[in-house]
Amino acid sequence: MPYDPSAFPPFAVTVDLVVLTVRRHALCALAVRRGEAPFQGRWALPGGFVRADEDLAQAAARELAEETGLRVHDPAVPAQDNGAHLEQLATYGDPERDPRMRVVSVAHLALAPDLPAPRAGGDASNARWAPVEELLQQGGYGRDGEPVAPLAFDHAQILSDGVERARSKIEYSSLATAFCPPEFTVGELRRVYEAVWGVALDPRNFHRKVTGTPGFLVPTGGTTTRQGGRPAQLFRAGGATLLNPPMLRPEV
Amino acid sequence: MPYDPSAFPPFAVTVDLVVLTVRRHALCALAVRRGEAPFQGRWALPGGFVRADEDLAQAAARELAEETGLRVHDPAVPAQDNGAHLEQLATYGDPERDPRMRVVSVAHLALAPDLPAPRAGGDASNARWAPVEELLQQGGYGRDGEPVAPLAFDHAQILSDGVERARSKIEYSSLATAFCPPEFTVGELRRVYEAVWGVALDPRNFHRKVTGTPGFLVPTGGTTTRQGGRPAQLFRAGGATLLNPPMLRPEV
DNA sequence: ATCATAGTCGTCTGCCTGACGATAAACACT
DNA sequence: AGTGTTTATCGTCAGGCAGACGACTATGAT
Repeated sequence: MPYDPSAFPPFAVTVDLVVLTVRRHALCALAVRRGEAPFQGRWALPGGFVRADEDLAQAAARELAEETGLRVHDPAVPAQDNGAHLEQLATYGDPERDPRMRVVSVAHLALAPDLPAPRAGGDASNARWAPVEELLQQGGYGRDGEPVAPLAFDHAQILSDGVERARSKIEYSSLATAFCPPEFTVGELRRVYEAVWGVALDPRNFHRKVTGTPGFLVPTGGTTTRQGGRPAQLFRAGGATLLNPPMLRPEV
Repeated sequence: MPYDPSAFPPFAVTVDLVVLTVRRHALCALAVRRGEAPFQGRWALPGGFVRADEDLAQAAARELAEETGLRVHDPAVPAQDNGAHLEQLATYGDPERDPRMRVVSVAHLALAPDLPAPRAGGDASNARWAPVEELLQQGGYGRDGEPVAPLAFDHAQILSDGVERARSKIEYSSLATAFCPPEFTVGELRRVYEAVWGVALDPRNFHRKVTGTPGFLVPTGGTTTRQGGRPAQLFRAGGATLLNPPMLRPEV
């Protein structure tokens, strides 16, 4: 039986990106300003159409590179921290989510260290890192006193889902190291957890926990004082991806 | 600026279902036999096209009802166990995954108690519950001595991802109760964990754990001897959805 | 009556965590 | 040079939880 094109409705398929990083003690996401209708001028998550010959992960990696210049970390080279972490998040397909047409968006979650300045086609004013709480608050006013407009489309929901994924995933995996530069201290890693979870952690217990989990951290031998205070040992991410037992997010 | 249809390639969007249940001490998945090319005669996961006016979750619920008669559990009626658990799993969009055309499939995971006989359009021979290990083994021979053909398309990957999701999710949520009838005993719940994880659990420690977790189980007052031995208390699923601390899957 | 089966309650020990004291090693002052 | 501040790191102690396992209970089967 030949294939019948009238048997199904055509869809547009896009990838949207929740790109998270930690800047100045706050969990931040990459937002781009929309240049066209609908939601013209509003902030949105970066994304774009999946091309005809492209896998979903490829499309997400391409969009990530276009927006940030980040390459995706290659799991085949675990010792070498050569880029960001990227994983599929969820898919959003409400018939009304885009007023123009039927669009199904496969959202991806990317975690990156705080290095690159955003660039949306070279125009810095159209892309920025913003604290997720600022992007997610409905109404009210931002840090600069300007009124805050909600994110375009259903992107507030997508961002919220991505943040929740990141929050829960650093509990039982070593993913928090994806927010760190290739070499980092225990204190820097702790500040990642504190920023993502929005809590304060006991430095002594945290130190005991992460240095005591086999395969989580590998000492490089070096030390640094870039955080001030007593010099701290430098570590790389170890081979372990699953933490057992997990880091427990404090209650309340 | 008007919308330009030539700006993106058209996709077909489908939902595929990983429907899991526990039968005879084994984790089983629903499989349907393909009636047409490609992969004619091979076993596949149930699924179908998303309709033009339908949300992804609606499409999955519709397919689930068509294949099994199961209704989806409505979270608005938590006390009433009125159907199966359904959640989005992941999306698969390799350009080569369907030889006919570009198809993006949004896989969903459904967990159901062991009640309904499968029905694929009323034809029982074209649908069956099969142990997941049997569906996932490559080559070799099944329990009945027949050669085992791999699942159609990338459905082995989808099934494998769904099983892994279920295995990890019953650790930290009360989802295992979705495999049980509305009223069940601690022993029946333990056999669910044992079947899904493929391990043996200590009945005494399991009993202490599940009865000691607030909100997990609610005693109904009744007892049953349907499993033989001393009568066991009957429970319903409590309101708690997240288990803290989680059930720990034994190592090894 | 005896046995087999399942369920339920306890005990003990070791591990992990949270709370927190104490010390160490840098820098910024004065 | 000394003093204070900051951050890192080590130790101690008590409570909670999990794994191992003994003991007892209440059914049906033989």
